[in-house]
Amino acid sequence: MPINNDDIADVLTELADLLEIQGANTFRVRAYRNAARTVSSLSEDVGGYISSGKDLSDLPGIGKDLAGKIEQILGTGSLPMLEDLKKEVPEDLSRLLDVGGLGPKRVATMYKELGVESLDDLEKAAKDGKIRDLEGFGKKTEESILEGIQRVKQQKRGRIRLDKADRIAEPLLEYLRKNDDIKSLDVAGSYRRRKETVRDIDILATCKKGTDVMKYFSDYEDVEKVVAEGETKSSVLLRSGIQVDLRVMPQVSFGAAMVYFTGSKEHNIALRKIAIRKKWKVNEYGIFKGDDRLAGKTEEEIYDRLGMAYVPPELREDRGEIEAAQKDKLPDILQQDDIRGDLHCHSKYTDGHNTIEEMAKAAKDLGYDYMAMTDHSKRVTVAHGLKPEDVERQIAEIDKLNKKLKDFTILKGTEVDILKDGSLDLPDETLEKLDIVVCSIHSYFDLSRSEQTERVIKAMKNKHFNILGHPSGRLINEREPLQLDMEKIVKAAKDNGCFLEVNSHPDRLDLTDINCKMAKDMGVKVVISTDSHQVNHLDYIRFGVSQARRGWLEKKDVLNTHTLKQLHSMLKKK
DNA sequence: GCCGTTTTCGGCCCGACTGTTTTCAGTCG
Repeated sequence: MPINNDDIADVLTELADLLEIQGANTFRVRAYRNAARTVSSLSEDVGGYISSGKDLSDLPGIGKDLAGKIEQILGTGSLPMLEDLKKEVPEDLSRLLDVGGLGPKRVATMYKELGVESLDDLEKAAKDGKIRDLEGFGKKTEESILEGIQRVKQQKRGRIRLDKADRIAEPLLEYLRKNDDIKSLDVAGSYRRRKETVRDIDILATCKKGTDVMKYFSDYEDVEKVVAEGETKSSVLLRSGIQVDLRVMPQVSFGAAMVYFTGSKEHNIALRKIAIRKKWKVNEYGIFKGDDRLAGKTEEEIYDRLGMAYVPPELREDRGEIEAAQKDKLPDILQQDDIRGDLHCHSKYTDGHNTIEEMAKAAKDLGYDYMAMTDHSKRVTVAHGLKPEDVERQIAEIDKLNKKLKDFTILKGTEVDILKDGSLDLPDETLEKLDIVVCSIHSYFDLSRSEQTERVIKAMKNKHFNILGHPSGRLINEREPLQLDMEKIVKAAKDNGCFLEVNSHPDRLDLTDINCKMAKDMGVKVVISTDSHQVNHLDYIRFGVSQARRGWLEKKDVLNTHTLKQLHSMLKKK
């Protein structure tokens, strides 16, 4: 089985977990974690990276030793060092780190003193009252461990999708805004960076002195448990299981705090290293030279003082944005207003909830110039996929509607299935009557990597193939992505004049940010579509846009930022 | 284990909160 970047990152992370429990040097542990991160955010396969003659140790955080280990993992899927480590430290022990409040030191103590090796062992030890007697532990720790175990069992500590986070954050912000003592209020964290999933929600506020904003926060009706409550920082768990942190900062530090709490952690570390070189210090209160505050009030001031351009939140991942900002070469990333139409929509003809006309009017109301009607093909029987004669019927209706609509065009399209053998689910004579052909996989998700990759590449060779719909097929938190060699897919898209979709549905967000960047780097344009099944799904475009922004895409990199005329000529194949 | 405008050793981001202590270690972000 081929080893991909995520597999390598998983092995490195497991090494870091076990080393940490074993009490290894914390910086050594950090080195493994840094390397895992570098590998998983690499926009090409490690295998391809090596075979193209490049040196792994040129990558940040990877030296001679780790480069060697990564090559070993690539060859065998594991590492003798990891196998040896597992003999010394029970593998399951790393799962205990998922329990809130437990870190490597405590896990190691409980293992050594009580022989705790698993969640079940831990629960038993806590229930038997054995943990409270350990040195450095106590009754409260024991109780919080029991609570933490319940949370892990209910899987309440996982990452939640961005749309759900929106639904949680918005009413909470509205509640906080009602408090007159709060002056400024903003959300930071991965939520602000618009990551596809978030673990918690970070809120930042400034307020009048001597007020009890923290108490007001804890009194929010959805709070299940107050995890911590201090003067400047409070954390609560909401009933939905998500944690919300509130930080109260002085106004003069608001910008520094926004940078700090927006993260990412890696981006912050990189900023601090720049400050250290200048003999300054950066923290959430500002940039300091000794006791003098050099900057802090706004984010712009912070970046400016550090000698770089303002970095939009979506780019703050330490994936090259720091260097680009220092050279003033950041991409001018896409804005939602740049989108001129939606190129993947369904109607009542298949599994949509609205008529073509209703969808078109809703799209026009958003200010769009065009929309493509792309209902399913016959293979998708559960969605009442269209046969060639149904497509003809739909074409006739669209022709009629287009005569009626002013300053708006409905493009005739399909979301045709890519069958197991790489052929398309509608005949060429039907496809050639359409303006746009989106091709997607809805079956045989478990083919091997080479078979799946070949299947897609064969489909792309069909001259009617325009766009690969939801390329990886993943459903966030529900279904793993298809085994695909994305580098080969992107290359095939380039060779065959195809485009790749960023499906904006918040349970897909597919392409990923990293693959968006890969497509851009390899010169393939993407399409940002919603896959709307009803009019109010059209609004999902904002999730796709932020995904594309995270992938460094500019207006010119996106097909549906172009005018209808340009679009037609870009879709046409020789 | 990595890294170098303090460059092959000696650092490695920084601060808040909790629980267990009586000055601080551990965890978290």
